[in-house]
Amino acid sequence: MFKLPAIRIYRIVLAKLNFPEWLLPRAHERLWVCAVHTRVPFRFARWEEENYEDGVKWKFLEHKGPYFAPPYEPLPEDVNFYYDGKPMKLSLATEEVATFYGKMLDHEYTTKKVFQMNFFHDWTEIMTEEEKKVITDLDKCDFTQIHKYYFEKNEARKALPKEEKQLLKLEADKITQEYGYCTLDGHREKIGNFKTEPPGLFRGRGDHPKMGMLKKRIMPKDVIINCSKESKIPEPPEGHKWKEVRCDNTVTWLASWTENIQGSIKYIMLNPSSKLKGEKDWQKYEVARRLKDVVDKIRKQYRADFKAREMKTRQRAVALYFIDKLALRAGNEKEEGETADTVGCCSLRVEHIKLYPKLAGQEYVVEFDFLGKDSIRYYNKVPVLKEVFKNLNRFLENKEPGDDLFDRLSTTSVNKHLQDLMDGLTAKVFRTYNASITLQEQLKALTNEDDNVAAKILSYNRANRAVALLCNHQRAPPKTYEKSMQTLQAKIDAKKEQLSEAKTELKKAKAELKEKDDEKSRKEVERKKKLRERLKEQLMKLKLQATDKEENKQIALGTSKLNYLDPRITVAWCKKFGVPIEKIYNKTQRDKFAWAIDMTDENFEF
DNA sequence: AGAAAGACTTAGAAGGACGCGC
DNA sequence: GCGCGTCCTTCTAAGTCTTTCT
Repeated sequence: MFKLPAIRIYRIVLAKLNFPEWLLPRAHERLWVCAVHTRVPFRFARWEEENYEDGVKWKFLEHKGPYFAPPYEPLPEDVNFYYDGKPMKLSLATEEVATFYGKMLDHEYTTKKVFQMNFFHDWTEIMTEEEKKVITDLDKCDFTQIHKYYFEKNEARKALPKEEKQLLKLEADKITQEYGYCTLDGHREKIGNFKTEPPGLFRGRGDHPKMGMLKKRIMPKDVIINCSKESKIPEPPEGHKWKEVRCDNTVTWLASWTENIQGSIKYIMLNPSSKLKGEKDWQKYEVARRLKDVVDKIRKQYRADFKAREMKTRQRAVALYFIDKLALRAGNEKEEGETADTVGCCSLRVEHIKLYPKLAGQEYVVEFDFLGKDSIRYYNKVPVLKEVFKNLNRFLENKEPGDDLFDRLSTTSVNKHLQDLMDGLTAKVFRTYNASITLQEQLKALTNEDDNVAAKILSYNRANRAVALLCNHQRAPPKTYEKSMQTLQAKIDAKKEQLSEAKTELKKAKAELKEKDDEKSRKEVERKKKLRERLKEQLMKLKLQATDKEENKQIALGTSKLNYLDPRITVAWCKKFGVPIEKIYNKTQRDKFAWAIDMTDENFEF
């Protein structure tokens, strides 16, 4: 009697509170018991702690373990490695590592000294004593036959008839069905990366000191399995054993192994479409929205701190100013020589900034030039507040170019401070917050209700682009850019031609109608009018395309869309302006943002 | 308290799938 | 139906932040 209405009420209330659909009570769950006693159903009572008490991420987890990279297939007899001009038969292990290099021969990596040195060093370690004695100089190694062999193999695979390709796909699908899913708390969930990483040569980004090192093959004995005690424990491949099977439900990974280049741990985890990940994502945006409520206060605070007595406080204030205004990353310390030399806010060095009291009509300009994450260059000239400028000048006093700009600062201390200002606040929340709020503001400013869908999408992309610019999300300009732009321009010109032709014909038709005034010429005028309209529309579309393309040349929109922009802003915008969500989010993105698509109405405000 | 390990998010490149215009 | 460009998916490196160890 009481059951259904209670559920209905909770569904409505919780929906208003922006709970995603899959968190809402379902009729069969008999939530009325909890509802009566706790006001909020138990499974949502502590949703901020992932639904379960104290760090527990799941109650039941079952999976098949990772899918291992296929074993090495030796080269055919007639494919040779040459040393010093003579064919040389290699031992199996040595040959395998040689193929890693051979496959990459047309890649820029293999021209780099560091890559070559690291490769040769690690390769030597694999060689037999005899091989070691012979192969002493990489320059005398000839991998071209190996390269050719794999290149042709690849071409042959591409040229396979449709049916055979389909067959291969079917086999791959079967593997995905078997290994690509797990059962988590009664739901079948997709796994993100269910395959172990195959062996090969390490490809670091930027100027990486370890590029070319041998990435070893992952074996079952390297792998830790994580699952429920009462689940069907995955079987290791025949004749092998897992490193360990553990049942830790305070973590979300299904399997892990330690990688040999940096000694860090790699994990097999769920796909972003999963409930577990979706919930976490949603939580992230809720934290950013809480920042929205206190950001004014925090800004006031760090501005006041520009004049603080303690230098550490001043440094923290300036760092926060950068993190907030420029969306810089926190900038953890990195071990020297282990990775490429990149920095974030706290790890900025003197050499990364230049100060200009006046520059091109602006006052107090700071020029930033440094390599950030993935060795992407951050270059920006920004006018800053006078106090910031004066502080920076002081921080630079008596320092060498290689010294830390913020010598009294660490990400830990910045984050500790932020935590005191708001529960759950860390440096990266500013990136999320500023990205999302920018999207919302830009959409408001740029969207024109009377525009057609194509123009609205352009507005969306522009708003998205503003965010990508803020976050410095870059991409290499597509190699085909110039050419495809020319093609597009040619199309536009042709369309213009067509349009003017159509206009002339319409005029003619009109003249004829005036003259004859019969049904046939009336119809002709109508037809020509329609043609003109169609061409106009097409021309406009092409022009939009060109603008979009040009503005997008070096900017990557995907990263912000996927990681920084609260999807509810997008969903609400789509609903408000009648843009189908499929025009903005592809299938993967819709899966990832299912929670947002489900629960957001057009009035959502970030 | 500081360092190291662990867990999880964010990132661009590469390669494959797919769709569009001829 | 074919070739070409674009979009999407996959891959895994490289960050951030938390937890554990010393």
